[in-house]
Amino acid sequence: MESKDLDVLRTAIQRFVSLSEEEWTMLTPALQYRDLARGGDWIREGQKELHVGMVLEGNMRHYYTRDGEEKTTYFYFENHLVSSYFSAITGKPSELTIEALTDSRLLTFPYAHLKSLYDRSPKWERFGRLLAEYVAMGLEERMAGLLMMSPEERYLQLLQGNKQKIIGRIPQHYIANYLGITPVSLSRIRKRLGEK
Amino acid sequence: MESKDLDVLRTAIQRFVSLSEEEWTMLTPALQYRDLARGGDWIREGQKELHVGMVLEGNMRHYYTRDGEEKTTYFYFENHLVSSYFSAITGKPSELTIEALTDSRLLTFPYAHLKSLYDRSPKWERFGRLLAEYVAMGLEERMAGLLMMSPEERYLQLLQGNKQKIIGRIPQHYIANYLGITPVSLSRIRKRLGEK
DNA sequence: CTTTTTTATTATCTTTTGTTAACGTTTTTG
DNA sequence: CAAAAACGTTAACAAAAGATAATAAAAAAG
Repeated sequence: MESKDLDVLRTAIQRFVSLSEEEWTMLTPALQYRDLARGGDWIREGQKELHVGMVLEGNMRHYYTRDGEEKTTYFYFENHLVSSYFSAITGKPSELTIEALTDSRLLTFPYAHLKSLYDRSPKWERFGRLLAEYVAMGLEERMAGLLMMSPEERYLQLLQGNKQKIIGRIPQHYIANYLGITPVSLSRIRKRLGEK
Repeated sequence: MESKDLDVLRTAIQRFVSLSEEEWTMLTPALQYRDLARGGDWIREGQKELHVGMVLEGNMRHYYTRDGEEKTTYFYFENHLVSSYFSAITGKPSELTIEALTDSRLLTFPYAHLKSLYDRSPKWERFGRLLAEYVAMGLEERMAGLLMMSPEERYLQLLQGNKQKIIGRIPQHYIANYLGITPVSLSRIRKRLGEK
């Protein structure tokens, strides 16, 4: 296991709490690499034994399946944590599938291991709280946007904000899903905005 | 302070963690009642010193203000916790206003006090994690619904699910906001569904 | 009880989105 | 490199939603 990869994960975690060597060592034995080819699934709908991962290379999408249609609702890029978080929390089978959009490499650990750290270490429990709060804030912002802005406004926000990498690197029909509209409609919005 | 009211709050908290007398006593000195007349604001946009509350009687809505328009995105009923949660977490001024829809009575405590409990007690820290996870799951479900369902489907879901009290007790134009549409459009949906 | 205020419906018109299908282009894959 | 798959745009039409205004009913306030 390369120390550079470990550093990336540790840095990501330390955005929430600083870890002593001892605390960090509570996690490392559980780590493992996972390579995925483009199009490969990391987590499948219905799956129960869930992991948390950090994307080292590549990018991924997560989607729900409804009436046979895939609805992409989130993207993951390098240096971000990825997981079917809510299934892991509740212990229920995953309702979503997480797929690699490009060849990807992940550093992963079982969610059950993280949960055991919550019991064994106050610092890790605090990490769990701060992570959940972070996730919740992101969702609140997203939801408020869906309720208060038009699809066109949401697209414009995507063009500006801290989410430009989505525009550059993700196929447009997935972005349409993410915005809550159809690919055809997004194409029309783009035309309307004159960005041929 | 009536012990019945204290029990209600304690029960709500103990849906997440069980508390010893000692742990419970860490919170009680910070509690205070707050009475609100119909139409009164509990938390105002821009406010910084934030509290968490439990609704003892009445119901409330929270809304964002955008282009001079109020956009209601959530409702609170008896026995539920209410707060401008994300402002409390980040320490930033509240972006939303929380208003009493009927005469209401709350049992409240400063968020800063809860935060101090996170430092002083692992049990309270765990409560904080589980609360954040609970909030996040609710938001994920809501967001997925907004992305994957039509307004009509969302309204039908409201009629069935565990959210009927919203239908019965909240004015329709606020519900329209909650669904992400205009009041006029909701009225049309109802007509279409034949429920005059 | 009367007057406001709030709330819900309806109508009209405009704008936007969904649906389906066709087409050309780009990218992948064997 | 050739065939297949994936992707983005456009068109045509139907369905739904937004905006605005008028009206009526219900609820709250004095």
